Amino acid sequence: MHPWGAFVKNEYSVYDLGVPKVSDAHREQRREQILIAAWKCFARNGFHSTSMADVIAEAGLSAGAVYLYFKSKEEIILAVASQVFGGISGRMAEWSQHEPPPSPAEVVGFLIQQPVLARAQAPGDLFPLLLAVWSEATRNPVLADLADEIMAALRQQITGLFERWERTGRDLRIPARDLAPV
Amino acid sequence: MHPWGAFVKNEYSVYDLGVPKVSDAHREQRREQILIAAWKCFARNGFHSTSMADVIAEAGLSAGAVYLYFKSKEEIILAVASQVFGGISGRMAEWSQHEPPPSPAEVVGFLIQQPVLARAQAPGDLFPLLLAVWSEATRNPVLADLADEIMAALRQQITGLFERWERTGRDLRIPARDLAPV
DNA sequence: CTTCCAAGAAGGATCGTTCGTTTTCCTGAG
DNA sequence: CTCAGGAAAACGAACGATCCTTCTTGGAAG
Repeated sequence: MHPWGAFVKNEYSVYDLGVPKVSDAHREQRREQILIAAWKCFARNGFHSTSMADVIAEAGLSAGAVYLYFKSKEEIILAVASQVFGGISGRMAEWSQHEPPPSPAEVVGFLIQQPVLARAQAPGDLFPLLLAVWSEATRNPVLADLADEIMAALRQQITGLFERWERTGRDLRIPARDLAPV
Repeated sequence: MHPWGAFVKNEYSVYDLGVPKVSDAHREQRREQILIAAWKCFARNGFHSTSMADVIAEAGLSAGAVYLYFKSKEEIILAVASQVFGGISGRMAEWSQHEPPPSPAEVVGFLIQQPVLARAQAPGDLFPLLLAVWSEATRNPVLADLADEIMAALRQQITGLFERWERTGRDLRIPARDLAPV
């Protein structure tokens, strides 16, 4: 469900004293609310140029409230980065199971046009954030491991697609010109 | 020579009063010294996680001295980023004029293995910095323009290579498997 | 009444930058 | 060649701003 790991279950029972005031669902919703705000801020200004004050304002909460759900800015960054990587992986996984399999040229076109060689000035919602995460991954060991997993999964899905294409008996070569579109 | 533009020439004559104490060459050298230090710091920690104190210490100078040669951190970032882009462009331009022309597979392999799909944990000197610059380019208009120029030049050089390869009468198709190396 | 979420002011640290001072070194006179 | 004169280079302490985080207080919900 959530890429950043299983949510810590509330250990209280409704029959105990000291019942928490809000449900787990509410807590989850608050986390989501904060992450969405952080997502927007990070996409706009990158990780280290957005202040906690920015995130807090975007979320429409207070500092104290935000720090009830995340114990540091670092934790929010990791959560958002994991979501970004998870999103990429999920989208690719979904797309890689289409029937009939897309041609190798389509696969490569998807890869280089969507995230990599797109113009810096015409980013989708994901592109600036993906770059930020990727850049951060060169410094943060946790993110580096995540990035490696994603890369491995991507490679596997791509080769899987190629194999399925090959089984249809068609050409497994890509016209070079498709790789440098005007 | 220097990607960030022509160095402002010393307007004093040796016959005037107020002759500067150091030569233009010395000034140039100092700028270079600061930029090298900044390069190292930025490659290590990214733009916004390296403080001016880091750069100043790495350069072995004082704050006042550094601010004699660059008027802000932003200016240093732009200078380094321009150097990075210039380096990429230069390397590709050089490589694209090899004789005989490299095969399309080689070209693509160079592109995806060198900067793009390399493992985040095994970066060359340039990779983390390239990511940082690229990420910054999604926010900084000056860098965005620079990035677009670089991209356009790259595309042109790639298509040029493909055309030269085609003129040798050989196959202009790339085996798909080359694009997802194990 | 008890419990804890939410708020927001405040703390301590660090940031980029400036500025008054010292040092360096070229110049021109003796 | 020597030496004062002076301007630029270099220094580094200090400044205001901003950063992330904590902590006290208020109030809603069971």
